[in-house]
This record gives sequence, C-alpha cells and structure tokens, in this order.
Amino acid sequence: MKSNPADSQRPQRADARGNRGRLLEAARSVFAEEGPRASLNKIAQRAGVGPGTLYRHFPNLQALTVAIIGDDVEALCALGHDLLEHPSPDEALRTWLGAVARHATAMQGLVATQMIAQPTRKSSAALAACHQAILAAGTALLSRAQHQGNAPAELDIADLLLLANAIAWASEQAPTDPHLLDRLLALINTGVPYLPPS
Amino acid sequence: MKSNPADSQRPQRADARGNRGRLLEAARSVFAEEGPRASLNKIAQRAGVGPGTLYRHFPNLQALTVAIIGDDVEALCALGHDLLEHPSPDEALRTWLGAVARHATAMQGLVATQMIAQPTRKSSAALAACHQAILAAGTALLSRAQHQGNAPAELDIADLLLLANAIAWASEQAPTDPHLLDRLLALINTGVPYLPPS
DNA sequence: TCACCATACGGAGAGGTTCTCCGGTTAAGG
DNA sequence: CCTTAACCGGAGAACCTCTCCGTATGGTGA
Repeated sequence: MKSNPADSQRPQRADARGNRGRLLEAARSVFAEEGPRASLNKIAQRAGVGPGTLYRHFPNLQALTVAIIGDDVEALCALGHDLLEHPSPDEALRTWLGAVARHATAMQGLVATQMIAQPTRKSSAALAACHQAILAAGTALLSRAQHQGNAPAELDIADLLLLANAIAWASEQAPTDPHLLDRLLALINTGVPYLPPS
Repeated sequence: MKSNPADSQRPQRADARGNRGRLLEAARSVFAEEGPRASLNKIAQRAGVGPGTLYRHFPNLQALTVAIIGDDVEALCALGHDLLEHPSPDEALRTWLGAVARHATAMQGLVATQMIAQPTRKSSAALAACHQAILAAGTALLSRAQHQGNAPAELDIADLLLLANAIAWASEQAPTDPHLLDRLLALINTGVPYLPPS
C-alpha cells in the first residue's frame, strides 16, 4: 500500500480532482445510508455530477469502494505491522483479526462483501491490491504465531480472514444489535465446542 | 412446519397449480445456475409463463425462495428432533449446526442470505415461519445441551445460527474450494484461539 | 493576454432489472 | 351449455448499470 500506483492515474485538472473528492464524499454518505443496495446513480446525483463523470472516475462499484476504504486498509496493515512486536504472537493475531472484522462492519455489509469477493473479469486491480495487502499482513502475523506461538501449522490465513469477514457481514444484517459482532468474535475465539470435537 | 397455513392459499384451478409447479422447477434450476443474481424474469420465461403470473404466485424473491427450501427446512427440523435422542447433547447440537450450514450452502449463497435476512416490510410471512421453525428446533437442542451437556448458559441460539449461516455464505463466495465449508466448520468448532482468550 | 487543445463534463439512451395493472381467456360448477 | 370467478400474459412504469459522444473548460505556450 505504499507509493500507490494509482497516484499516476489521478485526475490532472482541478475540476476533475474536485469532482473526484465530491464523489467520494457522496458515496460515503449514500453507502452509509443504503449499504450495498445503494444506486450509483444516486451517488452521482448527490455529488452534483452526471453519471458519466462517476463512471469515468470509478469504472465500477469495486473501484469506488476501494477508493473509500483505501485508508482503512492501510491502517489495518500498519496495525498488523505494529502487532508483530506484541509480546504474545497468538494474542496479536487474535487482536488483528478482531480489528479486521470491526473494519469490515461498515456501510451495511458492503465492505465485508467486497473484501470476500473473489476477483472477476471486471473487478478492479485496486481491489486485488487491497486483498494482497491484507493477506500479506495476516500471513506475517500468522506465521509468527505458528513459529513462536501456539497456532497449528495447518491454519490458513485466507480461512481466518474469510471467517472474520463472514461474521462482520452477519453482524451487519442485524444492525440493531450493537454487541452482536463482539459476541460472534467471542464465539469464534472460544469456539463452539466447549467439548473436544469428535 | 406442520399443517402449513399456506396450503389454504394454494391455487385452486388446475392450470394455476401446474404453473406454480413449473415456476418452482424453473426457479430451482435458474437459482442453481446463477444464484442470487438470477433474474426473476428469466425464471418466468423458462417456466413458459409471463412475469405477471410469476409475481401473482410469488410476490417477491423471499416467497419464491421459501417455497423452494420449505421441504429442506422441514427436514432440518426433523433432524433436530431426532438429534434430541442423541446420547451426547453437545455433539447433537454441533451436528445439527453443521447440517444447517450445509443446507444453507445452496444456490450460490441465496439460501444463507435469506435465512439471515431479518424480516422487513415486504418479506413474506412464510419466511418468518421458516425462521421460527429453525429457531425452535435449535432452541430445543441448545437447551438440552445447556442442561445435560456442557454448553454455557449464556450461549444464544440466534447467534449460533447466524454463525452457521455466515460461514455457509462465506464458503459460497469461493465455490471452487469444495472443502472450505468443512474447514470453516472445524475452525468454529475448535475455536480460533488454541489459547484461552484474554 | 489570448488562443489553443487535451482533458473532463453531462446527459441521452441502450439494455437490463423488478414489479403492477388490466383486458382477455379459460377452467370449474350449476 | 353458460356463467363467472380465477387466472393468464404482456405492455409498461420506474428503476438500475454503464457507454458514447458532442460540448465546455482549465492549463499552458506564445
């Protein structure tokens, strides 16, 4: 996530830069209100530009989402890096997964959906970059927990991230229950089993 | 799920009954192919009826989905009932949750989405009935596990079901990995922590 | 200062979707 | 057979995503 290659694609004219900013702001508010069901048309309208302008700046929903959460992803990677210094490698991994889940609890499930979505023909390279960055940070934490902690060798960071995003998504389906995510996090931390699995 | 109240709403004329059946069959195949993104128009087309006919039989996506999975839900409840005789209450609950998750892994995530969706203004009463039925079966299993097994008292069946559906949904996002659901199930069974949580 | 032109804008519109409405058709019962 | 309530189907309204292209304008060299 450093020296963003997308910088070279930033608009050069002042009006374009302004529109880009206004689109991002509008997108943030519309997504917060309506989640993944939000209409991109509405975002353009709220930003005071035509649909064509929106689609030139952000060719699809993925690109727009990534542009919004880019900073958060960077922060998550930084947190992961810091946690490599944590005295307990296991605790560090758990803390980071919790942070990932909490981050994915935004915009009514849109973020979790995007973070889990596997790359398709039309998905932007920026989304893939996000995935890569998160994956790299997680891999570092997991590998430390496996070598210096108690994490079993067969644990897969992709599975853990999927799980974190899944519970984030699920907890967004019942937005009226503010403690749901914490309970689900606790559930996967203690495990359902309270009895060794057969 | 016994003496379905929806029976009284079944079409009375033979042609209507035939169309209903053909619509369900078409829906099953289209959903299997395209998942939640499937067009209801396409279902009507494949069933050889007009859109109006589809929407009269099933006023929305929820109603159609529920009609398709109704039998499965019934089977799940029956399984839950049988598992009440299982020698290990804890194992019974775990087995049943696995079955719920496996059931929700159908039609490319559509089922999991519907099972988690909380009732809205437009969602059908049939969907609520499904939720109730599953909840009742789960409550019986959990309460037995709490009284005669080792399940902690603060465990909530709604949370467990949410978790089961969440991992089902997540595993459907990567349909190329057939063992993903099993790995995620194992993950929530053993718990992430391999260390007691702080 | 001005003229030029690459850059960016915006809206019309193509092609999709969900869902409704209503005139015509047909199955079931007297 | 005849009536009528039940049912059908398609036109169409109101959305959606995304593209295309003529027009406007900000930045720049003269």
